[in-house]
Amino acid sequence: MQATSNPSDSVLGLLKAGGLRMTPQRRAIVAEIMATKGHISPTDLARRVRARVPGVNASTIYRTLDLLEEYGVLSHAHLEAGAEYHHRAEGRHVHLTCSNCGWEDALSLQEAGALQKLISKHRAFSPDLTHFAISGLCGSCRGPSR
Amino acid sequence: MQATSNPSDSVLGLLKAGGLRMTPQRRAIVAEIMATKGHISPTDLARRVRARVPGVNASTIYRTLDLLEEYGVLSHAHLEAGAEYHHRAEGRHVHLTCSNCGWEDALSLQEAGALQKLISKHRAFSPDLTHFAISGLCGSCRGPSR
DNA sequence: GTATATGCAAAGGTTTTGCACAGCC
DNA sequence: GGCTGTGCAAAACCTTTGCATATAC
Repeated sequence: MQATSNPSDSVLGLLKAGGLRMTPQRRAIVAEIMATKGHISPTDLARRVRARVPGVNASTIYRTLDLLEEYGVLSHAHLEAGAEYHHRAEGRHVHLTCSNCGWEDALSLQEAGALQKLISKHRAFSPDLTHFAISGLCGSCRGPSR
Repeated sequence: MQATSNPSDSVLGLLKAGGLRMTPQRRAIVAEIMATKGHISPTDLARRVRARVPGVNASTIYRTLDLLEEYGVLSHAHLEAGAEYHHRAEGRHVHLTCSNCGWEDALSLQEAGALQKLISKHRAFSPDLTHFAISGLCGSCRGPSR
């Protein structure tokens, strides 16, 4: 019944290999992050981590998020509501967000490939379309006539 | 020597036509905005307006920015540093920003046309590429080898 | 005179920082 | 035992809001 390898282990190992220490807070934060799919807002994360380990301070959350970004586990992106973190592996997609109703969707990087090519063709610039969302109007908000 | 028509006039006229009142603060804010090209951050704007009319409160700045956005004079976009306003007419471009060195450039909407088409073809979604910047690596930061 | 705009002060929210102590290794 | 990580408290920002007063019309 023992979990021989849960999703947190590889990340914890990575941190350990970097000479970092394993504290209960860090374990709890990593565990909560690994259990989360999609967007991770620092505030929400803090709330959920405290459900596991009461008393974890917000500054610890922020410091750990920075750390995990340095170690390549997380990335952050900018959405209408502000900054948001996501698993680097999972986050390889382009956020689409409707400015009218808040509807959200995503393009896979594969789907976005043509976009990237178009931009890099135009300028000496390699776009990372995952970093900022793309705002716009979704099908419903654009109007039923079309 | 009298300015028969300075750039502020049309905007002030627009506000007046909307039944709004012309206060010295509003004049100063509009004048400063019309004299600004490119990005307008609320904080910077406040500083510059106070140089013209001392004592203008930050809340007045924010209220006026909202107003000008409602009237279609300004739009806001999201860059790495946070929210930023720009002239709606002038701002019809896609911000490119280098995540490494901060270099900034822009694509005209004409140049971005193909991007928009590509996205709307993929989904029932009309993108507004001006609203969020596009992050990436500029030519220099991408490496001299290519 | 009246409705609107402003200033002021406070609050709200997120994120950062300095410092002393706790605790991992 | 030494150094790192955490909590705490405070501060730094940015932005919003309620209310009384000032003022444009």
